[in-house]
Amino acid sequence: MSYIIESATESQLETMPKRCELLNEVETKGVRLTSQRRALIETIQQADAHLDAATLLSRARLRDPKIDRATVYRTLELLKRLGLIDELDLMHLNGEKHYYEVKTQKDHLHLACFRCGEIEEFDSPTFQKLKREIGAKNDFEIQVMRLEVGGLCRRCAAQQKVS
Amino acid sequence: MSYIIESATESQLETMPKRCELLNEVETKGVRLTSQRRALIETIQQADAHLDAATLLSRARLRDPKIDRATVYRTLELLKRLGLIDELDLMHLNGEKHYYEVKTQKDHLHLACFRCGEIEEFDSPTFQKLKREIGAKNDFEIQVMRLEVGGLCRRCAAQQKVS
DNA sequence: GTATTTGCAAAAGCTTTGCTGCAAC
DNA sequence: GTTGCAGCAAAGCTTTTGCAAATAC
Repeated sequence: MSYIIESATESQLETMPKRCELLNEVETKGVRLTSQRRALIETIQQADAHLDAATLLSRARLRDPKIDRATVYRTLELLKRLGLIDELDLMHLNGEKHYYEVKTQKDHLHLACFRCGEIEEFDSPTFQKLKREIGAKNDFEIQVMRLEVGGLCRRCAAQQKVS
Repeated sequence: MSYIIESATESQLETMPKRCELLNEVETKGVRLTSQRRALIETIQQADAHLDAATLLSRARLRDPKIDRATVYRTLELLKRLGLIDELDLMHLNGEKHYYEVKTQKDHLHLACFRCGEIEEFDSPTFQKLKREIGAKNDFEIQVMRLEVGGLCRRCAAQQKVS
């Protein structure tokens, strides 16, 4: 069975830990925890959608007003290195910036609509199978896997045919 | 069965058309064929590996010395729009530039080694199956699909363990 | 002859870096 | 008290754009 991952359901929210999970994970890795990093990590954790660096900066500034752009990029680099976040291109729908999301146990792929810009997430056993296959048959030690699809979402494909 | 696509084998070379295929395709699309476009297209077609814009420019200049950077980007945009080439990120192994390759009938994915930079290509029925699944179950009209994997190739994974 | 494309140069967009002072442990 | 991090400002790299001159058809 395949399914679309929607935003957090009620039951997921209920089981969510009170404290920011990413923050806990970072602490266990022996990383120095500055107020800036705290603000950035909490912002990433609570984001409703995929954040780019500039958006992350402006949101984090609500928590700690004097965070600098450089700190954002350095912190993102750190979290990537620790394997706590994933970096996405989202088919470069809006320029060359990157987007970030908390890494989950379950890999998923992103469907980006060229027309309306909507991003859908998708996962299926076939995707997981493909991942195992790559590791096994090609003898490749996978660290990151990024599958992005560009095209038209259901709604936009329908509208395209009308107009 | 899955397999790694190696560089052209002898038999493939024998069946290759004498004239640049891309060029033929472009002509059938009713596109104005300038000397610059000709040089760029021939360079892309004959490339042994994935080219970024700067490399493409310098190689194309061997054929037509006064091609400009802007023309390279505009031509790449054109070929992308016509569906004749694919744009890759190759996990941003070397900065944010893009890489280009002639689009083939068969989709394939790219395995990028973070250590040695080698790019392997890979295709399997599972990948094709996943593509069909995305279209069907998610009702998404796929235009481009980009699957990139970062990690360690066989050789580098082995060396990593030793050192 | 007309519509498109090119070259040039400048700008734009995103990310990185050097350095000095500040903060976490 | 050390060691590493933040802020600032500047530069870096890739890609895009406006416009006048050149070129394909």
